[in-house]
Amino acid sequence: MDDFFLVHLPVACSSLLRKFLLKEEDEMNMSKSDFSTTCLLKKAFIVRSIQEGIANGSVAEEILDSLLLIEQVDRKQGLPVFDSMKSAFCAVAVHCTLASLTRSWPCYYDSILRIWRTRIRILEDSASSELVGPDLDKWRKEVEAALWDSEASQRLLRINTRDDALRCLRVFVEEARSSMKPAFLQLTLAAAQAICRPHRGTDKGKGILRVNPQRRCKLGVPHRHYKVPVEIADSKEEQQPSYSKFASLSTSEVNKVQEALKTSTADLLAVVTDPLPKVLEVAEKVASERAGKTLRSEAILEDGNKNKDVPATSVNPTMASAQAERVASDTGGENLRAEAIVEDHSKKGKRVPPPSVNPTKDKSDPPSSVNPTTEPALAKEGNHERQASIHQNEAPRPSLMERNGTARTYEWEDSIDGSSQESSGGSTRCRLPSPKIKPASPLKEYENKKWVRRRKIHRWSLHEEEVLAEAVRKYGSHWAQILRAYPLEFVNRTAGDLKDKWRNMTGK
DNA sequence: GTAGGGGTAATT
DNA sequence: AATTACCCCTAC
Repeated sequence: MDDFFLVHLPVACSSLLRKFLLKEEDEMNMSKSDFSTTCLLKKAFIVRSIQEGIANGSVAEEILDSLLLIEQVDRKQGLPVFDSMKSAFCAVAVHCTLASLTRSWPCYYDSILRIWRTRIRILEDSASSELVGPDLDKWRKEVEAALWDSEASQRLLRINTRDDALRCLRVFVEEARSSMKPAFLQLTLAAAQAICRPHRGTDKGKGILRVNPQRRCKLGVPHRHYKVPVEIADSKEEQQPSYSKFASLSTSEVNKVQEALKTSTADLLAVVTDPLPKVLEVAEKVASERAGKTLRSEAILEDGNKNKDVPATSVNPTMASAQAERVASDTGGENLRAEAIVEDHSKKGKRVPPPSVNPTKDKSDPPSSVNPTTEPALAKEGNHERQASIHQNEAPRPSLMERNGTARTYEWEDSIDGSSQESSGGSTRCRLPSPKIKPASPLKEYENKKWVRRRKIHRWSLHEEEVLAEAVRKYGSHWAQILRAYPLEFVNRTAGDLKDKWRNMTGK
């Protein structure tokens, strides 16, 4: 693919641009998923602009801003700063400064003032950028010296800083594009599928393999790795985007997109290994084992009836498969993890304390193990599950006034990658004919939501405590701000955690 | 968003 | 049993 972004950017943006533009000013409030997509697109735009800018061999000072912007976007997602970006930043700063040296001394002085004594100095003082480092410091001495030392200025003039800058920028652009490529392919694929897929009325996407690159953060699979899980579409989400509006696209447009999609898919397949077959096999095995146990023991069946948070998996291999598929989708190829997760579901089920269910209701309601009613509840709960990724601890409750039964919960594995979490809304993934759907009673829904998962306790390390103390010194008790400033240190911590910890540390 | 009171469960 | 971490809730 000669120009990857040129082909894919418009396609990928078509369904997301509106959201992107609308939420730009409010990105701290947008959902994690929208946020990661927005970041990806922003970065793509900026990288693309740099690429175009240097295409004719010019190195504009604005590139410094572009690089800072990219770093800012990356930082928000906890992504590391590429060395190539640091080199490019330094090279551009040097070139832009020395380019003015050829014009006039005042011009050169002005450049130093503007680039080094203002822009870079602010970055250094605020320690807000990793783009400033020893290299820049070394060059600062050089360019400052050249202000008053003609010999030094002559020496600098002999250096071909333009070529250096262009080379560094090209390396960075290439690296940035490579790092974004997998995620971008997913995004393009999702957008292209949305465009290509005909509107299907009541068939709410069942069985359609859909990619949602916006899930990355929510799932806790760090966006930084750009390993985007393939996700099974759920009916709820399927209702949201009105794909019918694309139905009027002309055949040529559709063909064009399909061509792009074909190429994208080929690239994608080279990057992603489909974990589904393996996981399905494991899920099938687990489900059949459990089904066997269930048939042998009526007591277990009753237990399954009580554990409405873990419905049906004991005797319904279809649902176990569906869950496994969701897990497989979320893990983005980590088969082994997926196996563990499938098994973990059975553990969770056993740990759930039985809710106080009205016995009379038990009689009237079929056992949950065979009652599909509970599955939507599970899906709903899945939507609300606290993800193991950073700052994902807000689970809506039925009422603000209602206390959540936090502690009496079953624990969830909070691996940082969050892959143990089910994706939201996998409820429509059952492939076997679904049993008759019976609407859940409000009472049942209430009970399901009552049991909110609690994160696994993760003890604070000394390093974390030190960083927290330092952060409080620097920012005060602005926990959200601290969290944003130290995304790498406070992995899997919430602002509330920071507050509580600080409260503990200070003995308040 | 934050402070602070307080509850629960896990860990030491 | 004490401590720690997580969580809920309310007020501001």
